[in-house]
Amino acid sequence: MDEIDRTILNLLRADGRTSYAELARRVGLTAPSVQDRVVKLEKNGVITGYRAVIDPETIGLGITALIGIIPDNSADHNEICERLRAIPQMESCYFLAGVECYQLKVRVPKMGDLERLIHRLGAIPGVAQTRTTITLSTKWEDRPQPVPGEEDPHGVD
Amino acid sequence: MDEIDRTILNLLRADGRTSYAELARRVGLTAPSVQDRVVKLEKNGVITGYRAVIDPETIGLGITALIGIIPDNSADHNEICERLRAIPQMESCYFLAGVECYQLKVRVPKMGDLERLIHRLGAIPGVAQTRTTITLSTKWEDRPQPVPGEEDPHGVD
DNA sequence: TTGTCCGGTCGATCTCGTCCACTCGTTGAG
DNA sequence: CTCAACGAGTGGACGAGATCGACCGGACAA
Repeated sequence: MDEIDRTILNLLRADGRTSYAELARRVGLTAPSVQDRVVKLEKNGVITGYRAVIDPETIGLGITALIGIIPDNSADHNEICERLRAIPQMESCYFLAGVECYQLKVRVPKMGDLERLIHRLGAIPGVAQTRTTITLSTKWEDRPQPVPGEEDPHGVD
Repeated sequence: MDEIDRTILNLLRADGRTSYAELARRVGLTAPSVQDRVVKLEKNGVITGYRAVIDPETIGLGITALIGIIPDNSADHNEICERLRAIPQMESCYFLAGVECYQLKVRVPKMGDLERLIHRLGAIPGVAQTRTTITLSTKWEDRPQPVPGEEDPHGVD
């Protein structure tokens, strides 16, 4: 993981379809070397995939909401987690330090879908309460911040 | 935006580097036709980009936090927004219906960075209060849900 | 019918991806 | 010091993919 790897990562985060040839030109290597580095980054779990980014509104997912889950004492977190995962509208799920021990980001086409979703969440065993906040607008989302360099010279690796 | 377009979108969301030739095989068209459709989807703002997905921990961004912003009465939202956008660690920013009118997702290498970030947020004019929640773990994130079909036959377009 | 548009196919050409053999420094053991 | 082993990069070759222009056929309206 050197400066060249970080440059490659930044380029691929900005445009995931950049060709190896183009990456090679940018970092001053040849295509096979760059491919070699990219394959290693994938094998090492640094790059976990490539995705097309789609504007949710254009595909009919106009409503985004954030939902906090407050568990009760009997909560089995493995089960809650699996039940949440089984709902395709759950785009993100964070386990938090706090009273609301999960936060979910969901997208649905219509308010009715959101209402059904909230009822479904309430029916999960171990879920005491949910708290839903509608997003009025998404200012930005998943903006890739530059890969930080080795700021700690004491051998963090 | 027909069934073929939706299939292409689903394939590109699962793997953003899928070649046109491969997409063509999957949807039963030729590569030029598929390319034509993809270009149109990009032009129409459906596909807004392509990104490599990177495991934040492997690049030294081990700490993820959610921060709510509570504004005061004098808040100039355009300015707040721009000040927030200028901070590279702010990966997402939602404008919410509620007391906390923004929610931010931030990633930093160390707790000290988070502390500095929170102080910096508190110094933004119009920000009355911040509320930070540390994520203990990310169960999943930005999972692409299937592109919904035309479930409403009354002309939603 | 005829012209036109839209979406798709086909074929040619150029670029890209990928494999392999080779080179060049570096490292560590004898 | 010498030499072998190793990792990283280069260059060439070949097959696959991207891309462009020309052509085809169905839908539609005049």
